[in-house]
Amino acid sequence: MVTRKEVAELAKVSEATVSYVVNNTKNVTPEVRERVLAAVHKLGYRPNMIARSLVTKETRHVAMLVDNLKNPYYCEILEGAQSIASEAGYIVSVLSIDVSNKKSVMELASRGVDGIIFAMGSEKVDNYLRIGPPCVYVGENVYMSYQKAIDDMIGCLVEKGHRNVAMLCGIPLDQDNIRYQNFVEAINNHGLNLNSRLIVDACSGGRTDEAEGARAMTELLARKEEFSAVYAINDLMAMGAMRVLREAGIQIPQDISIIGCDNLSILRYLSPTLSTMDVEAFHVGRSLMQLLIEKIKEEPLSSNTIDASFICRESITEARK
Amino acid sequence: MVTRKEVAELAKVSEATVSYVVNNTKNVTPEVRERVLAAVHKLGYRPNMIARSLVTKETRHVAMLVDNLKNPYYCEILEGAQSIASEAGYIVSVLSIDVSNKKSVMELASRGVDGIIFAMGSEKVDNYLRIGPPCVYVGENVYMSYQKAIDDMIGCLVEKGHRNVAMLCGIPLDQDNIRYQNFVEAINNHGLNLNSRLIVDACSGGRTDEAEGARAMTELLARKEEFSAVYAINDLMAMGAMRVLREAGIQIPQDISIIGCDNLSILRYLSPTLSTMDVEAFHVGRSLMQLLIEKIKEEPLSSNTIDASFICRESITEARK
DNA sequence: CTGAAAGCGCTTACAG
DNA sequence: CTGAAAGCGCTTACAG
Repeated sequence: MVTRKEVAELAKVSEATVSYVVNNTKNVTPEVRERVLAAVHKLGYRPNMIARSLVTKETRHVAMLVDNLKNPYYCEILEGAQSIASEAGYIVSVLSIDVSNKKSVMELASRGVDGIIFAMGSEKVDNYLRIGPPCVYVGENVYMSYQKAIDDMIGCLVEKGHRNVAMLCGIPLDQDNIRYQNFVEAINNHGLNLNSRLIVDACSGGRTDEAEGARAMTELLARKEEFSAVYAINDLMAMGAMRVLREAGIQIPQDISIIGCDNLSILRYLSPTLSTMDVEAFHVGRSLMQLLIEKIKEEPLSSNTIDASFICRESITEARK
Repeated sequence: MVTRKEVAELAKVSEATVSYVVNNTKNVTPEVRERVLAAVHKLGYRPNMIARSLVTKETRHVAMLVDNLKNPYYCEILEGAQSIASEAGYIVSVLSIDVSNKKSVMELASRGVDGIIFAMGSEKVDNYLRIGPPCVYVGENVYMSYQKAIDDMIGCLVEKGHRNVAMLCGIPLDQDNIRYQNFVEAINNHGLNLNSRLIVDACSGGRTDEAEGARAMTELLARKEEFSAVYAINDLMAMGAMRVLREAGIQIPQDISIIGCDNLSILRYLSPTLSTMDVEAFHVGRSLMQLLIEKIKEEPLSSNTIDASFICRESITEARK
């Protein structure tokens, strides 16, 4: 790598002056400026960000923590975050992290990341906060509201004659499980009865992937309760659940209607196409990154609520009489 | 952040000694060692990696470049790479990059990444190499062989009575399109005739996503050639193609059998389940990262060939008479 | 407008 | 075994 020193020598100026023109941080006579720029160009000089970081204390490197890299939902969040990040000269690293592994978060701090995006549910975040760099997550300044989407979904089901709607929770009920609360409200709103035996709580690990969807659905079936529709807390779980249903010889949607959440692009290729809720992940990613930059620069914080919207597809049909 | 200086003061040793014990890089009397360790612990000291990097010239930060973050294939590669990386104390950042954007690669160099994994096809890599840090990609030391898988696939199709097999290439034919070559060989091996009108070349952009699959399939249908099976260069393209077929009222697999490549975990949730080739993406990711570390450390390079294997699922059936 | 100098937090010969 | 010192490549008051 060519250093500032070489540029200074070639341009016959001091090293400081090179910094001044490269960073545009001080007035410099046009001629000197030209000389430096020419040297920079000729040598292909690029400032060493490591050295710069050591003094400025900023790396323009942020980390995004997810609990399951394979969930395409996070890819969209990431793309949203990167779209803002790259404009602002930031780079974002995704790390798949087992929740409760404080150590790796500490390591990020020692690497000097300027900030952290917690992309997993806000329920899992608390422990980490306050250590090290600024953090953002959905649930503080950037909010996600599922209320209308869930209400619309229940409304749609009721209209089609469904009375018993199950839920696969994904997130433990003892935590701040807003989607569960919205679900209960919606059930009440539409005059249904809540049957707690149709609510399948999360497993202890707190995963929300296909395997957990399968597990939860298996448990639900074992309970031998009557139900004609299931709402899973995300699409991956819904897909796992669909598979279990299919293997049990239960037809979707004729026997059971099913709804997921996240609107993964993949859903349109399933058969039946899966009903879901659009959560505008890309938008969420953008908002989180935006907020993080504001926190880093200690600017006034913006606030943003994103509304999920219900999407009805083939996986929902009239309930059997 | 607590610095080495504070540790030194607390432990009543020189700053150098702190480094010696933290890095375990020199003999130190047990007592001194204890004192230092105690201070480190008490203060929660972690070496500033930025400062360290400035002198050691290594950041233990590598970048992985992909052409479509949304392809779950890359997520698996990433997970494989990270599994090796984290053992070795490396962190890997994924960047979605528009090929031919040399600038961003240069920026990575100025950020001091120790190496780069090019996860997109090796066809797209050439331009970048030789600039900056060590690079790895499939096609050098880590090889992917599709030969057997493609031959098995054609064998399977022939056995089921297929005579006219189309291919959606994804990668331009003028580039080093090994899968196309393997396809041609397999066609010949099994006594079929190659009909070049059944080969749909990539679009100029060189994308390989659902949209490109849809585009290619639309083009194929427009050619009005007879065919009973289609091989798409990856699963995403196959899914896009499936959709076009379905919308055209063509049944899968009764009218057309279809095969993808990558074995995305999602495929088992499609209906019909999609035949594909397992490319062991996780394994590929591990091998690439392994190789990259060897290059970085200037160790002897390992070499590794990964064989894809054909997976026959519901999307293949007997050809119509 | 320009530059000499201190300092960011480390590593690592070198000397004692 | 221990530490003083140079140096990694930058930024940025400060002085001229």
